Amino acid sequence: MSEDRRLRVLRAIVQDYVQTSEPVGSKALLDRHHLGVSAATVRNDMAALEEEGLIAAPHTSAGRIPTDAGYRVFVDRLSQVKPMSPAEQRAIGSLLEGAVDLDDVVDRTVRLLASLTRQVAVVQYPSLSRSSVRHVELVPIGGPRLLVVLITTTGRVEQRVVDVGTDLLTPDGEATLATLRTELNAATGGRVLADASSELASVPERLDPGVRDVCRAVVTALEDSLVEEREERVVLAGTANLTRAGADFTQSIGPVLEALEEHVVLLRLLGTVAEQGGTLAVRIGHENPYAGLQSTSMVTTGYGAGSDLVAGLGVVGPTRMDYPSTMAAVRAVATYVSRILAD
Amino acid sequence: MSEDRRLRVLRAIVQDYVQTSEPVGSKALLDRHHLGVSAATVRNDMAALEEEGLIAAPHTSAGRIPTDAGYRVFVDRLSQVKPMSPAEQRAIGSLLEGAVDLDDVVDRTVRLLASLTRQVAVVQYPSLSRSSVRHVELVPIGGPRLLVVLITTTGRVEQRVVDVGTDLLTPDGEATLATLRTELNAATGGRVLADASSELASVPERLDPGVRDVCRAVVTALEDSLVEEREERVVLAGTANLTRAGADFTQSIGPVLEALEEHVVLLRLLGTVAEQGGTLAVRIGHENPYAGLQSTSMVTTGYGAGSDLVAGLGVVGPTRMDYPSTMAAVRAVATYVSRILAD
DNA sequence: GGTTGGCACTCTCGCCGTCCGAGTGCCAAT
DNA sequence: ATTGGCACTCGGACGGCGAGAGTGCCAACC
Repeated sequence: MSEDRRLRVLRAIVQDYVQTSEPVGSKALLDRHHLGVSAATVRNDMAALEEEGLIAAPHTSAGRIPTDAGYRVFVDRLSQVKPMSPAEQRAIGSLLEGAVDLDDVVDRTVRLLASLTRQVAVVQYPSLSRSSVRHVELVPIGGPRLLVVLITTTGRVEQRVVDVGTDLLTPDGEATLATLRTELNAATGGRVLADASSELASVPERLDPGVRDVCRAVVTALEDSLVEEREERVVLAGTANLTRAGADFTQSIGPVLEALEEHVVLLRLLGTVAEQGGTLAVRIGHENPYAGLQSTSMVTTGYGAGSDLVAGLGVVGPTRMDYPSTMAAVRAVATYVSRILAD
Repeated sequence: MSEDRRLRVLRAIVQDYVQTSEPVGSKALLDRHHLGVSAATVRNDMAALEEEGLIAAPHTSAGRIPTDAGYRVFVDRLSQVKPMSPAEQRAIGSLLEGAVDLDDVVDRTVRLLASLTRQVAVVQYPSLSRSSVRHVELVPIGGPRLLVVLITTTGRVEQRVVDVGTDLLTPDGEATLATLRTELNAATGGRVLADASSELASVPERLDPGVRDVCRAVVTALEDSLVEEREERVVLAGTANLTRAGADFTQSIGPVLEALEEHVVLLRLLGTVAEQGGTLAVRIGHENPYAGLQSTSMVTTGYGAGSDLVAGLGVVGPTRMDYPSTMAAVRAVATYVSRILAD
């Protein structure tokens, strides 16, 4: 009983099951794959695969379906990411080219990914803490309040209202603001905000005492924006695809939808992949630490301008998914988004 | 057979059905409401109501359920919006107070509305075309490209990259930009962008020929931002509540989820209400023009700082929903968001 | 030893007839 | 107009049955 053939059988089972979503029996396998052996032999192999925990039978007289471990072996050893056709590549590229701003890029990306994979797509906004500062702007808005606007090279624009104690809608105030603008932009421009934190802290010290407090408030606001939960954002599309899954999802799609609404969870899952260095990550069924998503698989990867990863994206689907195609789509979309962002 | 009692019967049917989600028969009605008449009388009334098309029987020997028309009568004539308890009001207020920026306000609002109503909440971002301009900022970003940032009094920040033909990252360029900033802000500041369009158009004419082209590009970008589809945005929460509905939704939740992903559709539905002048709008079942949502009801209203409506919000749920409570929640949330935005 | 055909066995699923109960519609009486 | 009574209808649950798919095992074969 060759190890090699056993794995071929596993691959055939995964492929058939993904396509038909019905347990596959020894006979059905022979019809669709010419393995060159008889049904009895396949049965023996299947028994062995079941022994190893790679496949399982829902009940005695049904075919087998892959287990999470079975899919894992399939993904790691039995499949290769299937490249996208040039036509698809062009379609991706041209769709994303048309975006007018970052929101639009993210929106188009997530919809594109959902429609390519016919699954739920998840796209994270470029992380503030990993983006460089393009510009800091200060806009006085009635009374002692100041609007601080932070623009990053990835196109994100964050705003925060700070109370600076004094009314700046005056000629004097305007002069103060001009100084502050220059100083703050000099301290942060072109750098990752986190790296600029010591320069940023020294800015107030260099200024006139009268202005110092205002400046401190602004600096605090900038630093806060990195810490807050809202620093990271994530966008979904294609949730309707969950309903197409048919007899999938052990119970129903309820828990999955709930988990997807927990953006914090999604961010953590996308985040870990970004740290892994840009390769595709596949999380299958129970490999997922979050209960609500344990009947699903995630395929994720990082993206970003150049080699710096600034965020993650991916899809969530049934464990019974077409991994090669999905992985190809995720990778291709990440590549193109990165290219657009680099622009 | 008094008209009055018949309506009381209808009300009782709606209330029971909303609570139990099972067809209600004449006997069950008597147990739960003391109508002071016998089952036979109720049956007669029910027959009459069915004749009028306000209720229907799923099959011969089952109880009755309200039709869309029945709910309509219930909402218009038989129910009153039930006020929220002071404790709830405080909870709403304090949750929304904590928001740090517009994104945060919208995010909190939509989640709050979803959890209050246990339905799908929909919140529109303040419409650009109905907000006043707080500030226009111009940031040169390498090469001939200029980032135009538009900040509105409702807190929205829109950005657009325009190609102005000449490199502005020079001392000369900076002077040009300073002039432009002053002119543009003078022309638009504090006004609704749409109203400022003639002033805006005249700005380039007043300037030096050299600067005129740059200015025209910027003005065009500003005006474009009003037209584009992205001008309006909408955010969802609580889609998982669709699964809780149980035996609802004629077929399944698939079409509903699909319709909810069509933000354009949602915007149109929210938009029409905003024009109606601030009262609550209820759209029941087939009253809804979009096929995917015809098994649902929507309760929507407008909100905005002061008396100007700048956007809409609401919920989408099964036609079998608790209208009085839902309407109360939608109205209360709209009130509080408006208050926060006025700040 | 691995492979194969044969065979008995096991379960699920769909089908069908039966039964039960909820709920109705109608009618005659008040 | 309201009421109690009564026959009737229909959907859903229950249970038995048969078909079919698929298995595991075994003895034979290369």
